[in-house]
Amino acid sequence: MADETNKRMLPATSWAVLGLLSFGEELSGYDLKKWSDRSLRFFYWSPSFSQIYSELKRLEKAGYASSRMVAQETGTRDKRVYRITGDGMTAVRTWARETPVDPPVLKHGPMLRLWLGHLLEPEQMCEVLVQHQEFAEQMRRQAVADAEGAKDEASWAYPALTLKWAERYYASERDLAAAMLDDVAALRSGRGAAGTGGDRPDVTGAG
Amino acid sequence: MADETNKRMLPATSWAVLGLLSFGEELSGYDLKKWSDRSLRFFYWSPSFSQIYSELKRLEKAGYASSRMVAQETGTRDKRVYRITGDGMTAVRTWARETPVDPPVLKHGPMLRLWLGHLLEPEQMCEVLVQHQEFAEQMRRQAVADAEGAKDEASWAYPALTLKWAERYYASERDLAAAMLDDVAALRSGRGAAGTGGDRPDVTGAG
DNA sequence: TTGCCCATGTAATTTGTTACATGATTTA
DNA sequence: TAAATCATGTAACAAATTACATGGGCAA
Repeated sequence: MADETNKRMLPATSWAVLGLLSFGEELSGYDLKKWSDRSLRFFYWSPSFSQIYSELKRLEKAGYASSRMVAQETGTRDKRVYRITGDGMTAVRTWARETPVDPPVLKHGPMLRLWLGHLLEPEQMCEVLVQHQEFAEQMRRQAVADAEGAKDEASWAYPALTLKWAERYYASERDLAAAMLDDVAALRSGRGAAGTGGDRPDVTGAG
Repeated sequence: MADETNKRMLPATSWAVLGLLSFGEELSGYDLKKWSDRSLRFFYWSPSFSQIYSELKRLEKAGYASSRMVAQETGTRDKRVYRITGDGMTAVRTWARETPVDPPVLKHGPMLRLWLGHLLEPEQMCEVLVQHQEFAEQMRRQAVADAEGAKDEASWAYPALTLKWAERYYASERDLAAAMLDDVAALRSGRGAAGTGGDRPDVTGAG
C-alpha cells in the first residue's frame, strides 16, 4: 500500500510538530503553539494554530501520536492533549538522522525592496534598512533572554545551542544592514552617476 | 468597490514579479523564471513556473501589466510576452515606498534538525552542519559571480548592492555553521556550552 | 524515428492563513 | 452584567507546488 511510504514523507512542518512532542511532554495544541512561538520562531517559522491542529490530526492518524481528552477540574471546557508514541519517536529520529540536508528557505522582504532601489528615494532605502536593523536587534535580544531560561537543564542543551546560533544570526543580520547602509551612502555620494537623482521613473525605456 | 482596495493588497510574490518587469523589458513567463532564478533566489525564494504564469494573469487583470502574443519566425509555438504599464509602475513604486517593513521569513531546515539534537549522534549533527556550510559557500560564490556580470551597468546598481549583501549573508551562514561545529565539539567534550559570544566572525569582511 | 530536452502553459493537490464559532474566565 | 481575553477548535480561502499536456528542435 502507498500509505506506508507516505508516512515517511511528511512535510517538514509535521516533523517540527512531532519534534516538539519528542521532548516527551503531553501537550495540547495551544501549548504547542505557545512553545513553538518561543523556540522554533527563531530559525523556523511558527505555524498557525489551525495548522498545528491539523498536523496533530495527521500525526495521530499516522500512529505517531496519541491523544486523550482531559476534563478540567474547574469545569473548563475539556481539552485534547497529545503524546508521542514509540512509532513516532522512531520516525522522527529516522527523519532527523537520514533525511538529506536541504537548503534553508528565505523570503527577505526588506531585501526585495532594496533590490528595487530604482523605485525608491535614498532616504526610503535607509528607512527600510534601519527598521530591519531594529527588528534584528530585537530578535537577538529575545534569543538571549530565552537562552537564559533554558540553561542549566541538561535536556535543553541542543535547543540552547540553536538559541546561541540565533543570537549570532540576528547579530549578523543587524550588522549586514549597517554595512548596506554604508554601501547606500557610498553609492549616493561617491561614484555619483547612477541614482543620484533618486527618482528614475523613465526606466520603462522607449515608452 | 472592494476591488479597488484589493489591487493595492497583492501578496509579496506578485510585487516580486512586477518588480522584475519594472526594469522595463518585455518578457515571457519563461524569461521571468530564468531571471528570477539568477537574482531573487539569493534573498527571496524563486517562484515556480506555474506561479509566475498565474501571477502574470493576475497582474494583467489588475491593469499592472499588458501582454501580447509573439509569433516566432522559426515556426516555433507562439509565446506571450508581458510589459509593465504606467499604472503598474505607479503601483509597484508605491508598494516599495510605503508598505510597512515586515520581518523576513526563514525556514531553516538544518537548524530544525540540530534543535532536535537529542535524537542525533554527534557525528550526524556535524554532517548536517558541514553540508550546510558547503551549501552556503557555494551560494556565496554564485552571488560573487553574478555580481561580476551585473557591474558597470548603471541600471543594475541596486541589484548589484543586494548581490553584495547576499555575498556577505552566505559568508556569515558559512561561518555560523563553523562556529556551531565548535560548540557541538565543546558540548561533546563535556564542558557544557561554549563562551557567550564575542569571538564572532566579522560580517563586513566578506571573507 | 525514437527518445530527450526546451518552452509554454493548465489542472490537481497540498500547504498554510484568516475568519469564524464557542464557551469559560477575568476585569471594569 | 457587559466587555475583553484566553482557550480550543472548524471552515473557507489563498498561496504555492507537483504532475500533467503539448509541441517543436535536436541528437543517437
